[in-house]
Amino acid sequence: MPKRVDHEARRRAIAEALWRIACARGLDGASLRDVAAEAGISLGQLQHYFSSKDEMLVFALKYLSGLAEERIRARLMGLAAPPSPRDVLRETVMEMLPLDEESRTGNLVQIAYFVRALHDERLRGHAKEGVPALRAFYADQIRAGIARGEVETSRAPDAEAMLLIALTDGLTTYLLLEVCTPEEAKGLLEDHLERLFTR
Amino acid sequence: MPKRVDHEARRRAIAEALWRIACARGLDGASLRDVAAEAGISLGQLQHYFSSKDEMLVFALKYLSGLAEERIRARLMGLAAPPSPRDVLRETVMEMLPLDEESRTGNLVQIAYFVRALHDERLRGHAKEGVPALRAFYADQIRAGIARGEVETSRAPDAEAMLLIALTDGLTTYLLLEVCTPEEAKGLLEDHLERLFTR
DNA sequence: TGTTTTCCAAGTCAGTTGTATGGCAATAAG
DNA sequence: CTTATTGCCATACAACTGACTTGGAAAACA
Repeated sequence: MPKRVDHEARRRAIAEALWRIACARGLDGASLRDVAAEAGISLGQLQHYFSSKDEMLVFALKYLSGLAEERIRARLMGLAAPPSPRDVLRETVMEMLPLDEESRTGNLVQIAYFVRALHDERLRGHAKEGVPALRAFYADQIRAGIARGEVETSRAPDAEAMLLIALTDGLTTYLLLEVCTPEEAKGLLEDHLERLFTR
Repeated sequence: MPKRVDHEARRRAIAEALWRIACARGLDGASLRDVAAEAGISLGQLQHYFSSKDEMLVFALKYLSGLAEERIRARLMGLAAPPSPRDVLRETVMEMLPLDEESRTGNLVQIAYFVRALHDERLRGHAKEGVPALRAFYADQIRAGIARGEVETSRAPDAEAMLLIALTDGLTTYLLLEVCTPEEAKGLLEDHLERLFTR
């Protein structure tokens, strides 16, 4: 055998090149040749690591959501030992917003995938698989808030969780469109949580 | 001259064919030939009415948002003579959600345009031009609610308007992905307005 | 009846797309 | 040393794209 190559590392590098292209020109504007050029490799080499474009797209999506999840996990680790549900929710939500360049790229790519998923049966599964888990996570935090007497018992955890997800998503949209400012978005979410946690 | 043709009607028919294609396969999957075939005309005929693909895309977008605006206006006309701000907000928001097939198509196409606008300087202008107006409209309704003593004075009209827009948008996303049901979305918005209008 | 303007069909063109192929270089195993 | 395997590349290919050109049919006006 020739020199041994770290296949996964190569695939990740290619996926990151795909993100950059998708971020600048959209997913449909990312041809295999473009991605290869962005990654600094030849088309043949790219095809050596991904036997089809679809395989590359799916890999890049799972890699992306994995990274996002990891970022959130790391941020939550930075909180005080037993973090309050409110802090957990705030930090999670803030991490999902496109407030820095890396997160902006991630969100742009995520949205590109979302739109493709609307017309692509296979991608749809991958695209929405994380939502129920996130919703359950939020609902658990709200339930904990109720148990601690920080949230009114009249609030339905599952409904409030969906509300929070939708709100984050909508604000993400308008942040990307530059219709609203980062400070504004943060303030709106902060106020929303403030009202949820009556303390 | 030959048979006189209603140019605008032809252009609208072509735009509607474009919507159907974009709804099923995405905007990038809509080639001129596909659109022509869907409209039941030849490629040459289509090019007679739109000198470039870009012109067709822009026309179809403005036609779409015009129709949506008209639908909302018509729905508001059906309310009692002096409608309460709360009713105005509820009916407007409900009309924007993808709850019937027509609205679902409209929202799918709208999102396809939105994503393209993220990477297309020219389209961006068209895509976000309606947001400030909608926001101002919502804010006015909330201000009216405050004046009538139906909304607490502690609520900031402009912030609440942005919140409502973002929430509607997020729920639209998850409705289209079939992560949440129409009943659930309606309930969430209803409850949100219920909390805003303390009466 | 001719003329002119509008409408539209078919074909062509250069460019791009995803995929497939043949072959070369490097290296570990025999 | 031989050989098989892996990494990689250049090229080719068929399909498709948007734009353009040509020419002719149809109908209103002279």
